Amino acid sequence: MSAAFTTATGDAVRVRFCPSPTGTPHVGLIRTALFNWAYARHTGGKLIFRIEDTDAARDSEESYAQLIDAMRWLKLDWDEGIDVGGPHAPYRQSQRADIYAGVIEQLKASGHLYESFATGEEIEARNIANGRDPKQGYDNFERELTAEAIAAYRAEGRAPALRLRVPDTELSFDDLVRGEITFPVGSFSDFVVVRPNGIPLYTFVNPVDDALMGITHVLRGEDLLSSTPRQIALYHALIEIGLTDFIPRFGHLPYVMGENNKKLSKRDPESNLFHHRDRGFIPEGLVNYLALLGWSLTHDRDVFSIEEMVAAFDVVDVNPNPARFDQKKAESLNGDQIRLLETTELAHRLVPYMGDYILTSEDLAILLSATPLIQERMQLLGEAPALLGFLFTSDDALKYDADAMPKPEAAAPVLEASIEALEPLGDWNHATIEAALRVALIENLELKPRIAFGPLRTAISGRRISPPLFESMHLLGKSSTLARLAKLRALL
RNA sequence: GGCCCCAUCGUUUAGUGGCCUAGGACGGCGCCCUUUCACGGCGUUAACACGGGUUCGAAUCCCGUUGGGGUCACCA
Repeated sequence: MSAAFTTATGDAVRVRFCPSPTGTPHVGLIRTALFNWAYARHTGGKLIFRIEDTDAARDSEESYAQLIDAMRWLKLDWDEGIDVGGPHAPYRQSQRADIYAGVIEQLKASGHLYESFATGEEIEARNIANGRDPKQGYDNFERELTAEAIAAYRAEGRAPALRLRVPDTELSFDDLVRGEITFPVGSFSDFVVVRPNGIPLYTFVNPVDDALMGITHVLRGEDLLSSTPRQIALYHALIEIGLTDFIPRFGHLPYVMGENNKKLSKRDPESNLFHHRDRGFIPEGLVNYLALLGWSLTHDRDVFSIEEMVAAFDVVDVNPNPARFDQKKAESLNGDQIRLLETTELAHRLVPYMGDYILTSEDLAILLSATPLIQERMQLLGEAPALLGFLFTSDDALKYDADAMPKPEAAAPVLEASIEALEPLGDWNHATIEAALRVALIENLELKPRIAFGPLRTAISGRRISPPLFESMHLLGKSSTLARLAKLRALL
């Protein structure tokens, strides 16, 4: 057989994202989606979005909806697949049973598939009996079962699984990210492709659908590397029955690791894409960080747009070593991307994170004018309510953080002098406010700025850290500002 | 255990035989700016796992060692 690996390039490229809908989207999975997407967009090829829901026990509609939500949120669009349709529909494997049944029949007829009655326990027992490592796996012993033996099994009421006869040769392929990889003879054995109940397994439907859908480049997680020879073996069978005429190229993307040098686990909250969204990652920030997990744009810059990534991305440049998910770096990048946003755009994105603070169009107007004050002071959108809450709180309801409370003897004269200085102010803007306060506190009282403005900050915001003071007073308005100064003074 | 993959600062990445006394970013530390916190600026910290080759020359190529990781399912 002339192992015909595809030579497709440019707009002939067809990649796919084919998650199974189990659980919440994992950042490693999304990184895989991103790289596939970027490769399709870079080459001008197509991205196919397929759902591998062949395990009824674990799949859920909720998870299915989350996958779509995740892709749409990150603006990773697809050309064919669920929701959008396409020439190879349906794109949910749970709806493709008839197609698989036909392929299974052809493969049985051509002798590529054979019936296997052995259970896992029996295989292990057999290995032990033969002095082999029990972990050795299946030894292909049912390849030439006689009709009598098969009849005997059936008489016992046993139903067979179907296994693929794999070639007794070594198998190698040229991995797009790792180069030439060879699996020696005997390192993979005949594997089950169809359950006794007739439902095919991932090991079957994944390559079959890839073949049917004309996938040219399989970019997937490193965990699937060792199953690649089996997939190639199945591809050879599919070529022989005329289902396709080429084998795709494979590229195995490195793992995304957690803190402890282990694959980022589903249990780990950091693995959950929506955990990051809930904390206030913006798509631009998360995509930028995810892109850096195994790839880089250039040698001296790592803040970049998705357009820049598309223009430059090639899977052969992907770094083969595993990458750790670094929360700090991710947040820093997110902050950089937040700073790149139009201020009004940022304000609108902030709304969902502001909770009950934004209820009216007046609230929105305040948010719009306050956003420039915090755009440079945040890394996550979720930080906004704490920063801006004082603008949406009444003077009466304002609370003071314990660590923000000034010493009464020092603060009282500051507050009094400030009230006195601000009261006559006609023109209320941050420049006039600042000028008045500097005269009153820095010049007249001869205070250091830090000492002078600290109590005012507490009076205005209730916090030790806040947006710029004079600008905050400006936004708050004169009467509210004076009321808050007076309120804290009275409390001391 | 068999097989497979991986190996540059704490982390991530640049580096594809000479441009490397190894560059960027995050983190850490220090300083500057400053109405707090940030942002920004400047500086600093810190790496080619080890051992053999090949070569005039190796982070870069080869072999081995060590160390990580994955996979050996009628899950995907």
